[in-house]
Amino acid sequence: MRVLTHLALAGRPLGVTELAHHFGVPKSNMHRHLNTLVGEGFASRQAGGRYRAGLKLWQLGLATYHSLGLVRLARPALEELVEASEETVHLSVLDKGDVLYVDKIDSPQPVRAYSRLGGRAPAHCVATGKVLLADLDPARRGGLVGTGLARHSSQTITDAGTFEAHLAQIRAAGFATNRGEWREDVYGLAAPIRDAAGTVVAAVGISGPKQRLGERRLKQLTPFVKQAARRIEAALAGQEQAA
Amino acid sequence: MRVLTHLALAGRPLGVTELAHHFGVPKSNMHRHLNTLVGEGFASRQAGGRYRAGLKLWQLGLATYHSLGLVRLARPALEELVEASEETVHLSVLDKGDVLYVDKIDSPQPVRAYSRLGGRAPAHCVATGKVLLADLDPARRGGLVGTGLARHSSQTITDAGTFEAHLAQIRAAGFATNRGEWREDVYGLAAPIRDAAGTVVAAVGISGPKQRLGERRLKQLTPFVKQAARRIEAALAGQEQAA
DNA sequence: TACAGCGTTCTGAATAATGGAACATAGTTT
DNA sequence: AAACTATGTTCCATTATTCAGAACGCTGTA
Repeated sequence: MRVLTHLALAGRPLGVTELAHHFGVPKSNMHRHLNTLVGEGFASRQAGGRYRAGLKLWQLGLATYHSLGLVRLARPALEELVEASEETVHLSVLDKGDVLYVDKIDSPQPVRAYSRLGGRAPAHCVATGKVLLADLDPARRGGLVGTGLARHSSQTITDAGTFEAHLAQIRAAGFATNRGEWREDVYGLAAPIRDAAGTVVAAVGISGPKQRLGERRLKQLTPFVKQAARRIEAALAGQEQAA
Repeated sequence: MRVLTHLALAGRPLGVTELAHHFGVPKSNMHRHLNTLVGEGFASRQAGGRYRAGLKLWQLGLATYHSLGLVRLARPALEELVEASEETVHLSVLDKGDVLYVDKIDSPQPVRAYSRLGGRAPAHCVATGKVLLADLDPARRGGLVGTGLARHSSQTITDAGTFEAHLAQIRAAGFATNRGEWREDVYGLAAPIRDAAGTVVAAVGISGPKQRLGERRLKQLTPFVKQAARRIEAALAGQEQAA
């Protein structure tokens, strides 16, 4: 599965030796692994003995994505939010210590924060991530941020104690901000999305250049972000009644 | 990997016992497999011991999809074709005896063929599939259609000899039609897309209700489908020069 | 309270993965 | 043109892993 992951993220066909070196295993071993992946349809062998991830991965990924329902239900609220804020809007979920951008709408403005659908960012450095981490029980949170809060910019919070206090404040406020903790000049603002049981399952937020998202603007936009979260929660609740 | 596939296509969380029954293995065994999948991030354990495919699958699938490039390059030609034909347009690749719909644009008309992005259809029953099979060397083709040309409608070609002759005719004509061989009342028309080496790597086609896609209409639309294929080939060739 | 169903853990026996070396096939250098 | 280096591929005994059955703990139900 590690090989498959590496193949998919490489984005280009890789050779047996190249992969064997990367994983520190004998070529023969890697060769068999690749044959297994090909046999199961998860990879394909190109002419010249190079291997690439198969489109079965895309098919299964798409099925998983659609089965979530979250994206479909959240869309209208995201569209509303991008119109109100004129900044890039993200819908994120937590995945192993990272946030995963499961949907986004780009800001209509020419200068905007860069991100990619299906992209990742360290959860402790972004607004949506902090909102998601804040709801986790401390035990699980410790396992995820694990060996340390890696620094990614001069603003990243790297002290565990400071970070815990920060999360407590986020829990109390019901939203989180990000002031250049991931990319130096990108600010953000996010609110949690809770299911019927009250567990945070996703987060919705906006990001943009710090020049545009000053203190006043962040304060102005907070109710809009919160409202978007509430609207998505309502859509999720409606879905559950239907099912 | 079979478990992962099943989980992804199920679209809902599944229990250990349920999965164990489906694969005919002991529960303990299945439980370990699921733990492995969760450990690698490919699945997640929901409250109550149910398991579902993880969004890592979606992330990797999206990366694979984008790395292909084909979709991005083909889009303009697909849009042109849907405008000219007013029928649903498909871009398909071959994947283990099935066609995989890697892109599509729905017909503007209210009555239209149903299909899903990321969906599959048996290659021997659809126009794009037959175009893709026609270019394979007979050995590999035998392995794929394998134990027989399964019947899916009254029009499905199930005789191996007849099918080979049919493919030969498709090779000569440079396009294929489908007259209700998959869904009884859906007709189709497709042309092959070749890379610089002349190998068929994908197929572009249209499908619609048989009432609308009569003999005359099929004949009218053939040059448009072929032209779309040529345009995609040109885009692919341009891409290769750039790389 | 007994029961049935579930997810989970444990253990010897059976199985499949491991990695080293040899082989084959290009493309490159001498 | 021949030796060489790089690749992908195959083989095989050792080793570590998976397997399957049974037992355990838990939860909701009759």
